[in-house]
Amino acid sequence: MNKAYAPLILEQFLPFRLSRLSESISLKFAQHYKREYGMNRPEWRALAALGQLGMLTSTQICQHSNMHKTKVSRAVQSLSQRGWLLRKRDDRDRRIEYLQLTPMGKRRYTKLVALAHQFQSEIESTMSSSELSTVNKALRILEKLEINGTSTQ
Amino acid sequence: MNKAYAPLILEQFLPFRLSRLSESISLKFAQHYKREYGMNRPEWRALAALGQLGMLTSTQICQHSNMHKTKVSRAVQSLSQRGWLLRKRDDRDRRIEYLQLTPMGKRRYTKLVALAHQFQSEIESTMSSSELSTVNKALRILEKLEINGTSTQ
DNA sequence: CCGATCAAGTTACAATTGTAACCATTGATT
DNA sequence: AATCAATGGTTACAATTGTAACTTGATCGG
Repeated sequence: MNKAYAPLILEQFLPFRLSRLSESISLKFAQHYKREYGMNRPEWRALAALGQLGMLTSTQICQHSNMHKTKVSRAVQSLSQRGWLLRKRDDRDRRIEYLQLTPMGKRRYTKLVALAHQFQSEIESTMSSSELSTVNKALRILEKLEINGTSTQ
Repeated sequence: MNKAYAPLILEQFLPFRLSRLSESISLKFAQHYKREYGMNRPEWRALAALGQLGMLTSTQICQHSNMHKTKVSRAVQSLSQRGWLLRKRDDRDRRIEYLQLTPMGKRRYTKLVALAHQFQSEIESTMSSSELSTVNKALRILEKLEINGTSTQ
């Protein structure tokens, strides 16, 4: 087979490798909360951010999870309709809305956290501890890239 | 702030880290071929797979790049309409279609490959060689996970 | 105080995507 | 041969998403 051009080896191309990995892993995890709670990815992410960090604005959720603001807006709307979060206007700056989980939201969150921990340990149990530390080191390196955070999505 | 539940630390949760990384890097790279060639992600991926591997069926592209078959179907259709690939039926099994880049398709591919190499070396230039090797080692570890390939998307 | 400008968040609309149903073809079974 | 299940690939339709425009409110310079 004659190829008169230098090919790109996809298996060595970072965006390709990352998105292939991310898609299969995220999809796998999504099956859990999709089936059991009827949630989608933006909803789960917003819930997770609020559960971990307590009280946030939509913009802060955007920045933290690197999601487009319309995604966040819709996720927040949906979580609020389910009664899982409360919105509270800032009195000083009435454009800003603080978001916080309700007790019901916290209960859902707790259940999903259990799922997440289980999922993570299933994955980690297939790695040796040195492999695990390599993976963590690599992720930290990649997360330092200036690319991250530059995008408004 | 009283949180009466054990939180999940998103910054340590693999699906979260991977998708945040993947989305920002892929988006960054996508800007190039989107602006210059009006291509979307599935189109670029199909082109890249064909450019590298020569002649493939749609199903093979699905497996290789972990994309849903409808995505691939549409990407192939679009590439074919631009005259960048040719479809050829298998005579033995007339369900199967072999796909192959045309000379014009190969020219586009070559240009995009140059972009890709440049993109990759920009990223790699910000890492030391030991960091780079850590990243590659980690990606190989993650790619061995049995999760990959289990999904039909 | 008034207009200009900018930020937070929403929404309308178009494009992209996933699910499920569908053809067309093949292979296996009877 | 006739039927049935399985496979490669497409398509209709609904859900999800991104872009751009918008609303509301704050700020800043005159």
